[in-house]
Amino acid sequence: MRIVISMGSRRRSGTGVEAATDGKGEARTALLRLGAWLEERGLKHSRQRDVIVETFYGMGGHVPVDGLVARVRALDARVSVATVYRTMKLLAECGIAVPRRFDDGQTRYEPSTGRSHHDHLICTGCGRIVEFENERIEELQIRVARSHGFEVESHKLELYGRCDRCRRAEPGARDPRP
Amino acid sequence: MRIVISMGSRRRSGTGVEAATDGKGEARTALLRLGAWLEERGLKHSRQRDVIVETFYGMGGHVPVDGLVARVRALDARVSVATVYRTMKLLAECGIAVPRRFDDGQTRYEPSTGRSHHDHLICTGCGRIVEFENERIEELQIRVARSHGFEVESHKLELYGRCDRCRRAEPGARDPRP
DNA sequence: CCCATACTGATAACGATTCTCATTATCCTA
DNA sequence: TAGGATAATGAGAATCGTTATCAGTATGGG
Ligand SMILES: [Mn+2]
Ligand SMILES: [Mn+2]
Ligand SMILES: [Zn+2]
Ligand SMILES: [Zn+2]
Repeated sequence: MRIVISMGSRRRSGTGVEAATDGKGEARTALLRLGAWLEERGLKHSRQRDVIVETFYGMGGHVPVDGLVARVRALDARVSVATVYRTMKLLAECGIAVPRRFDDGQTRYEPSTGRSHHDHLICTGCGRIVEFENERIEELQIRVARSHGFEVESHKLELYGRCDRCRRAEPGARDPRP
Repeated sequence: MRIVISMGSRRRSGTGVEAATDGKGEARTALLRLGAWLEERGLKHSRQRDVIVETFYGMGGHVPVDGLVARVRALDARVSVATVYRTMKLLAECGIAVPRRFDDGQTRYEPSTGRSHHDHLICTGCGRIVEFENERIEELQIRVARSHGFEVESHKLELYGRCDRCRRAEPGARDPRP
C-alpha cells in the first residue's frame, strides 16, 4: 500500500476545509506576526525568510518541504535547502505553520493563521487530503486518556482510505458479472 | 518536546492491554503460522527466522528494530541487520506482527497473534505506551469518513500526553506557593 | 546426493533532515 | 553613517533508519 499524497508542484483542487483566501492577505498577517516574534527575542529578519513565508502561503494546503524549496528557488535560486528547513521550523515555533507527518516519511507544513484544529482523511489512491473536525471524537479521546491516567497534550488522527473519486474509478470486488 | 518511548533493552512494566502470556506459547503458534505461510508460497524457512521470531515474542510490547537486533545478536552474533528488517517485514505480511510508526522516526513492531485492534496513548515524559480500544471512536471515524465520501481502510490514532506517574513527579503550574 | 532457488551477510546506497563552519547580512550604537 | 556584535546563510558533510546489491550459503524437493 503505497501512499502518494500529491502536492509537489501540482495544484490541489477541493481539499475540504481549506483556507478561503488565496494566501495573499494571510501571508501578510503571517509576516507581521513573524516580525513581532523575531523582535521579541532579538532575532533578525531576512530577505529569504520573507520569500519563504510568502511562497509557503501562496501554495496553501499541506506543503512538503521539497516542494516548497522548488517554488522558492523559482523566485530566488540561491536560497538553500537548509534555510528552508530552518525557516519552516521557525514558523512552527511561532505558530504560523503546523508540521504534519503522515505515513510517507516526509514532513509537510500547513499554514495555521486563522485556522482551527482538525484531523485528516488521506486517500490511499490519489493522495487527496481532506480535513475534518469532530468534537465528539475529541471529547472521547480526552475521556479515554483520562481513564488511563493520562492528560492529553496533543494527538494524531489520520484516516486512510479511498475517496469517492477513486472508488468510482475502480472495478471493486462487487458486481462480479462474468 | 522530545519523545523517548523507551523499550530498547529496558524492561517494560505495566503497558496496559499487553498480551498475558510470557511469549513462550505465543512464539510457538507464531512459528507454526509462519511455517504454513511460507510453505504456501514456496518460501524456505531458516534458522535466523526462527531465532528472530522467538526473540521478538520473548520481548513483547512495542519493539524497535534496533532493540530486536541487539537481543537477537546476543543469541547469534552473526545475524545481520538486513535479515532482521527483512524478517519483520515478512512477519507483518503474514499477520504475525504489526508495524507501528510513532512520532520518533523509527518503526516498532508488536506481536499480533490473538490480539485485537487497538490504539495508543504515549507518555511524552517517560515514553510509556498504553493501549486502548474504543468502539465509539472507531464508529465515529467510519461515519466521519463516509460523510466525506471516504471508505476507511486503516487509521492511526495516537494520544500524546503525560501519564499519572509523570504528572505526579512534576511541579506543575498549579499551587504556586511562594 | 543434486540442483534450482530462496536466503543470508556485508556493505553501499538512499532520502529526509540536521549539522558544521566559513562567509555574509542585519541592526544597534556611537 | 561607519563599526562591530551577533544572527543568518549556503554548501556540503554528516546522520539516521531503512533498503538495495550481490556474491556466497542454505534449504528442500526429486
Ligand atoms: Mn490540515
Ligand atoms: Mn500496541
Ligand atoms: Zn482518491
Ligand atoms: Zn510517563
